[in-house]
Amino acid sequence: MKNAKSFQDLKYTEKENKKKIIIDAAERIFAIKPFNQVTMRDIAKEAGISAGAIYRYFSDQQALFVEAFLLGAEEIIGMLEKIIATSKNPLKDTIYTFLNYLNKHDPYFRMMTHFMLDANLSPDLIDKLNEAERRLLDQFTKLFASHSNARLLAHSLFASLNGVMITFHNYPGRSKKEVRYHMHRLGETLYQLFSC
Amino acid sequence: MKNAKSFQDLKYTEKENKKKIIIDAAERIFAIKPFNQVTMRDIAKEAGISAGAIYRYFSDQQALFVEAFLLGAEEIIGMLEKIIATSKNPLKDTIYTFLNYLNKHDPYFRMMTHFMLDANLSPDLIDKLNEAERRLLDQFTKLFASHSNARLLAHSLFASLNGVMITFHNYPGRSKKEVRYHMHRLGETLYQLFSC
Amino acid sequence: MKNAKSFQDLKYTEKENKKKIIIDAAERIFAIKPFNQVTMRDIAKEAGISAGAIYRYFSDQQALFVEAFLLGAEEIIGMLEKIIATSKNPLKDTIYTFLNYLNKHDPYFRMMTHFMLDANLSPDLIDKLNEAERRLLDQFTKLFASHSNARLLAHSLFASLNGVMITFHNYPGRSKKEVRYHMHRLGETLYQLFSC
Amino acid sequence: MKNAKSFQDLKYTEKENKKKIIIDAAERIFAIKPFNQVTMRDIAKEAGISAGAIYRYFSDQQALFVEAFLLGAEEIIGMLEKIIATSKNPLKDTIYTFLNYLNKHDPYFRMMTHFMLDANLSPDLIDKLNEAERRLLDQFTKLFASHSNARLLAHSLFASLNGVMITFHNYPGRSKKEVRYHMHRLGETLYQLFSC
DNA sequence: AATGAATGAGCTTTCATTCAT
DNA sequence: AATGAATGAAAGCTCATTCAT
Repeated sequence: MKNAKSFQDLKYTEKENKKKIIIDAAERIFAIKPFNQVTMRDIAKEAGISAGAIYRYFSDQQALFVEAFLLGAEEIIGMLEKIIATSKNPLKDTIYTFLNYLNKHDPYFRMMTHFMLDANLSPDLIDKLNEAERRLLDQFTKLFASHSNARLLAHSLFASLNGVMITFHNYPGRSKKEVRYHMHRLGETLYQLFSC
Repeated sequence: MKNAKSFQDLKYTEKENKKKIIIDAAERIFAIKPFNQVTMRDIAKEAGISAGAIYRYFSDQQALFVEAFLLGAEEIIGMLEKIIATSKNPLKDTIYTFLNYLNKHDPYFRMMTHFMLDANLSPDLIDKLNEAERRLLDQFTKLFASHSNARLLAHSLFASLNGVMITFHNYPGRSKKEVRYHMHRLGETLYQLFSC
Repeated sequence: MKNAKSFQDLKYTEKENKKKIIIDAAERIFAIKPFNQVTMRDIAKEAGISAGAIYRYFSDQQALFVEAFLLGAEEIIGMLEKIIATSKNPLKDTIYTFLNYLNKHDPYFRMMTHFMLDANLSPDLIDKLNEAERRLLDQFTKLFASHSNARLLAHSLFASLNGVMITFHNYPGRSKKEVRYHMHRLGETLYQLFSC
Repeated sequence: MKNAKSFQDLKYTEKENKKKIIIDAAERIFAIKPFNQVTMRDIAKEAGISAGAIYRYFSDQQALFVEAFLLGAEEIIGMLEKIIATSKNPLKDTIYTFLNYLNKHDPYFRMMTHFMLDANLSPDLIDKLNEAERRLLDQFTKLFASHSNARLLAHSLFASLNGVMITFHNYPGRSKKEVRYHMHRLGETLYQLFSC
């Protein structure tokens, strides 16, 4: 009996694989260059293809950026899902996991703010981003399931953590380690407040 | 008897006035364009002068951006100072004032995040920004004067409010009014948490 | 049996051809404009391409200028090599050949002085120029092989010929032909002096 | 009895004085900046006046440059006149004086080549330069008064010395002192040749 | 006579994107 | 499917020069 995968499916998979390769390359570049200085050529070179080839997989630069971001969003959503399902102190662990993740994956955090602020995106891409945000917020909402205003608390916490990142990410005169430590303490502060 | 204002003073004042005109023009542009797409020509046109003329008043684009931001920062610091000194509920009023201000002055909020993230600034400008941030944080710190961890609480609140702005500023599918209302509720939520 | 030229070779050749086209265009412009007023757009237009395209072949303006000059330098070095190897009166023929070449290729002569004076070049480019100058001087040194101070004589002659070019190139009120004739006579004068 | 100088004369003198001040300022700038990077503002600032004011004394930038050059030319012509009239070895002393002067007054040497090559001058200015060159060449001609081809020898020597300057002015990898020494030796070589 | 504010043209360089091959 | 050459728009910035005061 033939494999269930049709020729169409194969093609689709291959295309997805290629996209993944490009996105991975993009991430590597994001990690070493200020976000808005990353060029298509940078990414193409890192991926080992030509710049023009990227346009076979992504309609334009913004689309690539959005997809790269979504991949990271998926990852963090997955992490939170797991933690919330298993942790003894989901609130605390969520806070730390989230902060740690963004700290370690600077590009995602910067992409996130980029999209929240500057981006001039097509409705299509906006929808995709919103959907991801919604799903991320869903995780936070679970943390306050027993509260009447769960959604508000979730939004507040999510916003607060984003704010911590953006505000103290470049804390002047502090080393990376010190920044991390400071964020940790702010995370703890927020934990105490939100666990009231 | 000599006039109180010397010729020097007059010149200085005129120069400052002109700077203000340019900054005001810049703000108007910031309000309608993604921040990092604003060009010197845009601003010049809006200000009714030539692009080259701007360089008489600001050494370069970044300097103009920073000064524009600082002007707003001064304003908000002044507002908070007054409120904290006179309000019966300084915490609550600070939260609302801050959120309202940023909401009304979208450009400032966007500039703030721009500087926090992308900017490639000269040490000189960075110092100016840091000093403004410090002074702003000082206001927040006053709110928690009676707490042992006043500074941490201040940082947390400041970060949280920034986060609220950045996260829900473009809340998808909501009108400006709805966004405002949502932020209000998040502000209230934070107020309750921080007043524990 | 494989073709002697690989695909790589072909590509390389094409790239070199294109560079040559651009350089040729540049020369045509150099011939009609003061050297430091030549713009990339001028050259691009003359070459029938866009200004941006030039940057595919030359890292920047200075690199293009240097390569243009080196091409001429190679040519003249080659000519002198041949003459010195075969001529019955190498000194005389070198003098005339050199003066004639520079006279006919005004741009090269102007480039040479440009680099000797104004240019703000990268070390890399400076090295290339120096190497070319050294090789050119080597030819002149051969002319005085039997003298104890061959190098000094070579330098003196080379410098003198350059000086003749720069000094009388624009001899006021003289036609091109008259200028040429005057240089010829100066060349002869130098020949007699240097053949003492 | 009244002074012979009329009011007109006084005005003229004052104007000339002012021009001299500006030219002196220009020279000081030429000494520290590549010739074609000197701006009117640079000069104005150094002269302690506004950029606009310069245009009261010089019709445009080129005119200022030319006059600055002419002043130096006068100086060197004067020096040569004196030397030729008094020296026991006028040829030798002329060679060394000329080389030394240009070596010490780098800006003049660079201006000279600038005018010989790039400049886009008005006929008026060209005339002035030509007249100065003629007078300079006259000095060199005196050196060969006893020769039948005095003018040719004069032109050759003048050109050769210019060539020495331009060619070895930036002799790669040599210190200023070494460059000077090398030029000295080339000067000596030329002396021996031209005194045949 | 002098200022200095303003202009406006112009320059190099970068880059997303397109398209013939 | 992929290349890579080419485009063309744009941007920041500089500067000689002008002119109202």
